[in-house]
Amino acid sequence: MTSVEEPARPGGRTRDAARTKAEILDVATQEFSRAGFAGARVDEIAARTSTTKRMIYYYFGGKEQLFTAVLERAYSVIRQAEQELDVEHLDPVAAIRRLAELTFDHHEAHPDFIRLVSIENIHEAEHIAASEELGRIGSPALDVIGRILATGRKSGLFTADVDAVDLHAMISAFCFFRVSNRHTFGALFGRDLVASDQREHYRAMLGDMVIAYLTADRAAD
Amino acid sequence: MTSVEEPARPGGRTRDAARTKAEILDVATQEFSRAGFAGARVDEIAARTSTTKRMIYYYFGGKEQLFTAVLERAYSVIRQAEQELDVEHLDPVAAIRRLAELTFDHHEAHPDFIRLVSIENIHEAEHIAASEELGRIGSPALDVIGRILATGRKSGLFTADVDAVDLHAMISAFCFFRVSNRHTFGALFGRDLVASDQREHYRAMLGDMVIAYLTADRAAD
DNA sequence: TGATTAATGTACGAACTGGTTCGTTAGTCA
DNA sequence: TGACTAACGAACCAGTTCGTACATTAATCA
Repeated sequence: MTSVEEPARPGGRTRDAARTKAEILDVATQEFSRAGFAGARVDEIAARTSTTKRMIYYYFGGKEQLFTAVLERAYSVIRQAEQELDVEHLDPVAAIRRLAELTFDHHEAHPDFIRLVSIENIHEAEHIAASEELGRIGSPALDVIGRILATGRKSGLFTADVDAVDLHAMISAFCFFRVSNRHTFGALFGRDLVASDQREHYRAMLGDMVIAYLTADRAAD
Repeated sequence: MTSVEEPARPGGRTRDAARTKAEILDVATQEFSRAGFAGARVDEIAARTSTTKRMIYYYFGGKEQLFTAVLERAYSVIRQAEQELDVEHLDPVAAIRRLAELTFDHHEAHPDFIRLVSIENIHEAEHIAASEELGRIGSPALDVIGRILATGRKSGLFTADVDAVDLHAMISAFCFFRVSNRHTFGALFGRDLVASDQREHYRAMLGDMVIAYLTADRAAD
């Protein structure tokens, strides 16, 4: 994840603000996600960086703002993935399934992100509230979901009365829980939800669940 | 939540080990769930108790063991609720829905429990692993789910190929996420998943989702 | 090329925090 | 009723942790 190259200059590193900031963010992401906000150690972050603690305060101001910056970058990654999604040429059922799988894949590939979000929820999202950037950008996925939903409903395929936000919550819940609660669930019920040989099983389960919900015959209700 | 009465004796409280322990657990539950494990302050717990920090170490040994005791008690509450569940006289569809609603109601009513479990996952379930008690007791809900599932499948009502653990995961994911991610979800998407006027909406959505999944026509797959 | 400033490193300290030491007292039971 | 012990309280301590004051050097540009 170290996103920078060092030209190995004799007599020490060259000065590069962007590189230093990125390196601090990389290490801070690991440390915060490892130990939570209060459990994370600023000294530990500095030690695992090729720079010093002084730079953390120079660039970010403090532990709190550093955590906010870490969150901002983590969210930008998934927003990016959502933006690159191209499913609106598919039929509604395939499109929703594909979109759900994107969330599934992203959450599985980024357990650090999941942990950061869990931590942020313990702190009642106070850093998100304090972040201009995170308040501004919405979720590209929501727009996509909204359009697919409209198409599916118009054709009579989708019967469920949900909006994009609720459907996004349903998909996220499944994908998030699988990663976030992996450890307690495993310890209590003896099943590893993130075991690689079960990956396709749960990925299919998610799609089946969402599609079944959207297309269910509600005549009997 | 303070589960004890004080007889208001002149000249100070009477001695009562059970009451003191329970009071410490009550306050510790709040403090841990408020701030996480590392963020929780032993001094703060002691201060909000009618006893002293000395007693925490006297009865529990340390911060780590105190957290384990808090977790044990929190889990015992939901296990109790599951044990009292009586749904096997219902038809499979109604039984599953009722069981899902039990989880829904419990999680909503116990946000502290949700936070504790989130915290425990940050710490990779190390306290559960260290707890004899939590390892021993399974989940009464799993047995119930297993029997309902068998009945439903035999009658041809349920078509989905899931076992009790996976279905439990699906239900838990929805109920847990709604409470655990309430703050980030609200901050980012502007919707309060735990708003009281939306309660019935999400409660129905959960049941619809699970039943649709279990009874979906899979001929087209 | 000399001045200016962004970027960086070292050392330190004040406040906090988990845990302990030492001493006291209420209840109990022979 | 007197000895014994479980229950309790106050003060303290050693290690830690966030943050900063002070000093320095590499890049830039007039």
